[in-house]
Amino acid sequence: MQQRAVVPITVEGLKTACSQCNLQELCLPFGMSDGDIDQLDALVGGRRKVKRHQHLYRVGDAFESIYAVRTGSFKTDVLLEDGREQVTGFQMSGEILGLDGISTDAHTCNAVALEDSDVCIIPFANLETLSREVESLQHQFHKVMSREIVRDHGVMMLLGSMRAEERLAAFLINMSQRFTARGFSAAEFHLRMTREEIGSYLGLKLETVSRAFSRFQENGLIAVQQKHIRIRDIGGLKALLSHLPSV
Amino acid sequence: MQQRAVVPITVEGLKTACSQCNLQELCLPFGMSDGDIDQLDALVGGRRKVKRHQHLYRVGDAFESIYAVRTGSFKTDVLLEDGREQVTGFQMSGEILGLDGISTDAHTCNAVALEDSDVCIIPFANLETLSREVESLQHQFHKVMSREIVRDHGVMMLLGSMRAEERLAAFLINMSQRFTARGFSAAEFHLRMTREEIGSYLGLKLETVSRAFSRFQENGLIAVQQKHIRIRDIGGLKALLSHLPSV
DNA sequence: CAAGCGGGTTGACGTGGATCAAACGCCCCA
DNA sequence: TGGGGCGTTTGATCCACGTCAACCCGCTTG
Repeated sequence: MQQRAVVPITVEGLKTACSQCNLQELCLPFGMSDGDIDQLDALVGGRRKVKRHQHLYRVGDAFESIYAVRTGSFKTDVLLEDGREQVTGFQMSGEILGLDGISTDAHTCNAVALEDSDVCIIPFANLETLSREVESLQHQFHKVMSREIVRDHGVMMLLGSMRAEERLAAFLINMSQRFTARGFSAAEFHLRMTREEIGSYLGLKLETVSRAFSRFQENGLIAVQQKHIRIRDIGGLKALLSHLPSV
Repeated sequence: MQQRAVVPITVEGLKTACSQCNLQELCLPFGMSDGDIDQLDALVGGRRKVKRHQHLYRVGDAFESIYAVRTGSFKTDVLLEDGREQVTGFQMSGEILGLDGISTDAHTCNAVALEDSDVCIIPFANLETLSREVESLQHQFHKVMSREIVRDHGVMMLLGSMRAEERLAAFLINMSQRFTARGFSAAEFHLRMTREEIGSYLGLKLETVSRAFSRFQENGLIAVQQKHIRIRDIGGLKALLSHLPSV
């Protein structure tokens, strides 16, 4: 951890404002002109802090807003009646949560903070109203939803067609890319989720995840120490995907 | 096959028109007022026939339109470079295809007709323009996308957390519900896809699918004859889901 | 009418990942 | 500073599903 310069906190500084936000490039405003982005400032209904392990929303909650992660990270999951959990995604800063609620006006999954986090609240009625006026916002929002669908297809590919080590390699590459996009190291990062949560996401048991990590370490692909990951051979990981066991 | 009455074919009769379409309740216009639906007639850019095994679109094709299935059915899939296929969905009449393309302006999966089919072409630029004017259309479209995301979560649950027989039971129940919604029998229907395609969708090998069908038949849950399915005990199938092997 | 073929079923066997179990290490808190 | 608990690692064993292979059936084609 690094000491950071003390910055005076002012009301201005705390104001919710897409136009001032350094996550623009990762978030809903991505690709919009400065002028259009200024209009978004009116869109955000406020912020909300969510402590580690607290829910942002639960299955069945009335749907009113979507959320943009400002700091921290979340998981979304679905529960089967007998208690089995399926993690459907992990969300980092700039990513949008809550799209599942639009279809039935109620949330269909749970969103839980993996660490102390905070989010921008975007009342959905506002978003629809404004996106009828601001074409670029409309288009961006459609892209965000479509991207989620494409991501889900990738997960289906993972779950339906890959073996354990391929799944974990794909997961690590994906995490690395997302950390990179946020200005963090591509090679060294700290996972916020447990082995069990990774396993649930990847359709594996936690022991299998742990063993795959160990195997990667033995093969010099990564260095693991609990949640801390250092990627030593990204090419090797990618090779695991573009197929074939050891060719 | 049944002889059908000869109906005179006129230009009127062939005209694309949501307001005249009997799929309204299942398709994009669902929930919209008659007045609003009339405006959709301008939206549809035409129709397209797709023969069995032909592609409606392929990975990489430029994205310009989404499609509503009028007759027939489709599968969508994603291919891994080593040839592994993951079927990401099966689409029936009234369902929307092509939403994956919005995110990158190019399609990210393949859509293939399972039988001779035809679709309405909905140019996406038109849809965005019109949905800036017609609030109910905008909202419906958002619901359609969200529903797709929720469906995908269900598939993740299937693939990540269920065993083979649970997956197939969920698949059969889902098909039954969708046939029912279309006015067909809930208990007796004809599958358009092969065992291999079902297996790919469910993350199983075709032999496993075949064996699970046979097991269901032995247990009096269904009667199978190739692609023809008759459900004899829908409660029994549902019981397989709400859990626990034989309790 | 025969031959070929794609799709489906069934059996025998192999294996990747699940399950069960034990021990370890980090971290929180008294 | 020491104890307790959660998360993780690792080993031994099991089993659900994959793999390989034979065969069947209904359709198409010459």
